[in-house]
Amino acid sequence: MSSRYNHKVVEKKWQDIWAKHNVFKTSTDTKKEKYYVLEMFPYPSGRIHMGHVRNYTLGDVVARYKRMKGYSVLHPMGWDAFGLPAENAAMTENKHPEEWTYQNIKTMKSQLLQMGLSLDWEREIATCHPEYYKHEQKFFIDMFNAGLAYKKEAEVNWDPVDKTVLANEQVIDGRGWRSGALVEKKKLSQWFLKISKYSEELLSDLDHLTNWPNKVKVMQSNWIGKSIGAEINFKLSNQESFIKVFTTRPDTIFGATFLALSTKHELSIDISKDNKVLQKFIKECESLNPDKNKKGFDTGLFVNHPFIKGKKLPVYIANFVLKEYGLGAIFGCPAHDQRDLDFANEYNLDVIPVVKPNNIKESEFKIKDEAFTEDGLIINSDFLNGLVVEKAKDKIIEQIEKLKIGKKKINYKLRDWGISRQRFWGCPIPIIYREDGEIIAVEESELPVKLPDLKGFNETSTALNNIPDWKETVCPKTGLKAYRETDTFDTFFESSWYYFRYCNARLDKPFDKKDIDYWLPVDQYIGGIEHAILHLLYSRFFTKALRDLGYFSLDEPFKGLFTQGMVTHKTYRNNEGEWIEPKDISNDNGVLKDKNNIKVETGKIEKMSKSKKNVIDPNDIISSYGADTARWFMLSDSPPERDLQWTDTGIAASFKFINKLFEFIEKFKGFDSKNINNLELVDKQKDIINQISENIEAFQFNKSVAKIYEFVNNLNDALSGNKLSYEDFSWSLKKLAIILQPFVPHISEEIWSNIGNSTLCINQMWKKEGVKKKIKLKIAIQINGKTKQIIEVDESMSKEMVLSTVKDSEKIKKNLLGKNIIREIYVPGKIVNLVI
RNA sequence: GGGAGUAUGGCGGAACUGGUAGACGCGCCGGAUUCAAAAUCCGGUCACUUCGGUGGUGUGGGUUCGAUUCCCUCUACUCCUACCA
Repeated sequence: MSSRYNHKVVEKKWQDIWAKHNVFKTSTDTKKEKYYVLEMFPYPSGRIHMGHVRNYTLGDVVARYKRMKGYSVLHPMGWDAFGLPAENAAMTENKHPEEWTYQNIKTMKSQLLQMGLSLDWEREIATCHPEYYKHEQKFFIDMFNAGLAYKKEAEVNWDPVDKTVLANEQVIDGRGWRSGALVEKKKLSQWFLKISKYSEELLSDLDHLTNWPNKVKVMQSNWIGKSIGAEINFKLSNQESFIKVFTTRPDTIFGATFLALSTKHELSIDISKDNKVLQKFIKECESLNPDKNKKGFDTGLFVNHPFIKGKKLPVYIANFVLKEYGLGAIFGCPAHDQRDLDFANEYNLDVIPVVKPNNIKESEFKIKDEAFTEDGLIINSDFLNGLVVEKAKDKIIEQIEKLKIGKKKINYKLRDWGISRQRFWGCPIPIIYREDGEIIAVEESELPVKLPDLKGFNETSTALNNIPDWKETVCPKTGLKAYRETDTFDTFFESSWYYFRYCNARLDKPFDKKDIDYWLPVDQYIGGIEHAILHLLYSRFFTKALRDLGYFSLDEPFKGLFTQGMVTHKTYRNNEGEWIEPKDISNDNGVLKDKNNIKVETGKIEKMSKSKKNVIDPNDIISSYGADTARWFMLSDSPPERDLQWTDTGIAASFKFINKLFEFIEKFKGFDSKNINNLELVDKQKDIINQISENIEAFQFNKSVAKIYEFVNNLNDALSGNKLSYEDFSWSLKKLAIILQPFVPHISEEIWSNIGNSTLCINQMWKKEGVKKKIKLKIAIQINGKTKQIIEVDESMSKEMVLSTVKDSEKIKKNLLGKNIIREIYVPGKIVNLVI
């Protein structure tokens, strides 16, 4: 495509000018109201992708707009720089992960610079830098001393391909989230953070996050998984010991017909020690899907029913009971729990209904294959009979507590955060193990515990445990031999506090409380929905933990959250089932073919991914069309929260628009007119400007884009219709430059300077336009709710005058011929509805 | 199984607290320009129509003077989660 507008020259020119004048350096004027815009920082994988372009464009619109609205804006950028890919690359490229990482940062930074983002690069951080991670080592020590970080033997998810421990959340359908390998179970001593201590606060504070998408709050709430129930002790018959169970349905206790333990329950393990059959059963359970087959092992033990004298319940070990939830033991009430019912039917256990639906007689109520889990009235339950479920719960818990056989209990699914990773390229955990067995934190003065400087990098380098020189040390206090903790932090550790560091990124402390008080919380955080649970929950926890450690008094880090949609693209597959890149496809008389002339079918529209070969490289787009075109396309059409479909025609349209904007500059040069000012146009344009403002504040950038098109179309119409004075044209271009600035900043500056300004457009104020009240109102005339005609009336006209005008209309007269008007409705400025 | 959400032209999507459905962009059709094409510009573009109108926002119903918008039913799709007792 050819054009006189040279985006390469123009965009570079403005980027240089912004840089030269330090335009995006964060204002330190604390008298101004602050606004903190943050996009989720990228992992330096090598090159930016379209997801980044979308994310950072959205953030940049907000940052530039708020700045023009007079806020002092913090808009920083950095790098989530630790992680596994660096190790993998280091092995194949025989480089140190550090070298690979910094090289990628350099490349990606230059790409971000080309996008013309209003970022304060003086606050750039990389989490792999010792000056960054030394602070989080200190946090960890504080947490360790406060009992928030602890070590425990835990069964972990072992990824045999990546040779690392994975968090529960990193296992998807039993496979590693990166490698896709089947995950094995392995026991290791691990570091944990006590996030569970904050379960209740993390849950209840969600209510205060009014600027978060409801979807995310629901996901976090489900993840925390609060449930209210009871702990009940069942005494083993003929023994003094008890089995403790957790239940959310204590009201169904009279319907209990068995107890079931997890295969990993202490008692199960105890019994299995000298029981070969049970050992075999437990082994079998590992490969049995409890969803399809509910299997149990009869222990031969019985417990006494706590409320029915003489009644004994058999104790089973069952494959469907989880060790990790509650107490790893349940009582089975088959009539009111589908899983229990399936199990009871398999082993011919009693089914005793204790809740009946309101509308069915007790004598007619039967349970067959379907458990009754809804509310109803309690039956067959002694002192609970006749109560509704909720009331019965309260009463039975009261009794349980009175008899001292249990208590009310609130249970959470949320488990402590395992932060140990057996990797090299991560932040070392600052702990030493002394030869006398003591586990002690590294002295603060010894921080940071830096990663070893390796010459080469190979298979054995992938864990610090394999580097004896680094591992062996001495205790500085006692001189005793010691060895270092060789685990590194989960990389979510770094991303849990980076938004604090931006407040003063070169400070010797992690941050200054004064700065946190001013800048935090983040006003607008923008990123992908994939971080809905982990990153956002960990960050919320970290904030609360640091607060309790005395660092500041902040409760929540992110006031506003926006989750953007994915960037998608059509996929193509040839007849041999191979994915084909769009650029390798040719159109042969309507038949799509690949490079080897094999027929290609169009597939589904999917998220851009290397494996589906439907990726468009932002670099190519920016170099052939420019950053403004790319940004404009990202903002057009699709609402930001929805998926954005990449199309060639879409990017071409954006390019066309940017060129059209440039045409205005050309037309303005030497523009001569004797026209009087076009007040109607100016009023219309002012109205549009205010609407654009509203749309930006509501995060509806696609609507802003549509309004800008209208502004431009109005201007164009007036221009070609010769209805524009010099003053109008100059005013319009000035306003145009301002409204374009957040979206397409380069062409905006170009327009701004070409109409004779020596200032920068980014430094202008975005003012609210005073719009004159319209005197003429357009009113739709309806008959029985169907619009028949649109008329203009004077605003000052009374209802009676409007109605008589309406009835004078020839068209309406015709419609009313021979009919009686039953009712007349007038909504000022909107409609007249005549009911006949 | 549980939870959340979506459904409007050929396509992406507009329509403020119920009040002119289809803004804006793409595509398509016609025209101008051109030796021709691309690019550009102008006009048209929900469907049916006897050109008076009539129908139309996934389905069926309801509330209302009036429903894309509120309520109920069903259907389809998307996402999250999953034996959580």
